[in-house]
Parts: sequence; structure tokens; C-alpha cells
Amino acid sequence: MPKKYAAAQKAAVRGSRTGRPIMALLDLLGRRWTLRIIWELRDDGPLTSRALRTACNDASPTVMQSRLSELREAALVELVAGEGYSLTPLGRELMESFQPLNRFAEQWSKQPTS
Amino acid sequence: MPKKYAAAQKAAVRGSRTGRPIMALLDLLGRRWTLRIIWELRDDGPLTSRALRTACNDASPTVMQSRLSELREAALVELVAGEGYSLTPLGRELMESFQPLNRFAEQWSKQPTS
DNA sequence: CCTCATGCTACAAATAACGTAGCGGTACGC
DNA sequence: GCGTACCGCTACGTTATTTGTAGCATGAGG
Repeated sequence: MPKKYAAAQKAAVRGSRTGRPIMALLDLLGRRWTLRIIWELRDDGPLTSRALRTACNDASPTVMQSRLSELREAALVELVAGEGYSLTPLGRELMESFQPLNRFAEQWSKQPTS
Repeated sequence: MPKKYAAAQKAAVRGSRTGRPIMALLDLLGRRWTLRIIWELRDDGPLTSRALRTACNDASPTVMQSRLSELREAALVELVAGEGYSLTPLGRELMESFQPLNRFAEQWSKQPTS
């Protein structure tokens, strides 16, 4: 049985096997808590891993550490000794890309529910 | 055992229990294949569910249908009879919010791999 | 030494995603 | 009618991921 998912999701996050980096990015960001983590780090300065867990609905430390490792690997998040986790300059640029999302969420929530 | 995750991820996608619609949106978009689906529908006109599955690395029909249902519920995607799935005007606005992401992915992929 | 907080890990149980197969429905050509 | 071939969608058993709880080693400050 081919492990398509495992191969696509676990390996080559940064890889552009398809030649389209956006796929790798979408892959990374599509994992649970990833978007939320980046969002929580948006402007609240460095957060300790535990504070981050609390901010993310008390997500389990297992996934949290997985995501943080992946995000560090991706150079979007860094752990500043004695400070906590924070976005790297690159991660902050990603946040900028998300800026329109907040505005969209507002108008989206006001939409009639189907 | 409290089902924090199930309660947070499954129910109230549109709900603003926290008063922050962005959380509901991040929740929805943080599920597997969701970002990818929206991306694949970006400009390729309507896609049949099977074509969409093919475009998404042959994701299993089970999750695909789940995601499509959620996205339809969220009024981001619609099924046009005889045509296929496509983004709603609202979904297209979301795509616009993602526009900077593509540019970011390009520069991100060129980053030194830690 | 004791307490507290940090980053991080172990492990079993619960949940979600997977792959395969197949359903009912609607066209087609024959 | 009958056979094919699509469509959207579902069942079901297997696999992978997430969850919740507990705990580790380390360091700071009493």
C-alpha cells in the first residue's frame, strides 16, 4: 500500500518536488494548529511553549512540539533563549501575507449561514 | 475525558464563541486539504469532485467529501449542477486574501534550509 | 534541598485520514 | 433495453495523527 500521504505530508515540506513552493507551504500550513500558532505569535511578543499551548485551546504538548519543530525547521518561528517562541523575520512576512485574512474573517462571519 | 478538540474543531466552525471570527476561519482552513482545495479551485474553473481529488494528490474521497461539505457549509465553495465545484464570490475573496501567499512561498523556498 | 517554571518526551486511548470498493443517478452509444 | 462511463457520495476496515495525562532534565530563586 503506497503511503502517498505520509510521503507528501511528512517529507519534503520545503521540497519543491512539484516545482511549486506554494504546495509545500500549503502543506505545512494545512497541519493542525499551524495557522493558529502563527496567528497567536502575531504580535504578542515571545510566548513560552506553555503560554502558547494555553493560547491554543490547551492543545496537547505533543502536537505543539511537533508543529513548533516544523515551524522552526521552516525558519518561520524561532526559540529565543530565556524569552520564548517568536516569529522570525520571515515568519513575520508570512503574517503580513495573512493580514487580509483578518478583514475577510470579519465579513465572512456576518454572512448568512447557507 | 473532555473532548476539547472535537468541540473546537467540529462544532461551531462559523461560530464566534470566542468573539473572534478569525479563530473559526483558522480552524476551518487548518484542516487537511482545505487550503489545497481552495487553491486548486483558484482559477481552473469548475472542477468535478473526481478531478479535484486527482488535483489534490489523489486524496481519499472520504476526506474530500468532508472538506467539500464544510466548505459549502461555510459558503466558500459551491457545487454547480452539471459543472462541478467552484469558489463562491465569497470564496474568491478569500483567494484574494491569499494572493500574497504565492509570492511569499517563492521567496520562502529560496531560504537556506536552517 | 525545595519549589516553581521552562522545553520537551512517553505512552495509551481517541480521532481523523487513508485506500478500496461500491452505491444510486444520469447521461451516452448501440 | 443493455452496456459503459461518468457523476456525487458513502461504507468499512486499516493506518496515521492527535489527544490527554504524566513525567523527564534543566535552571532560577529562595
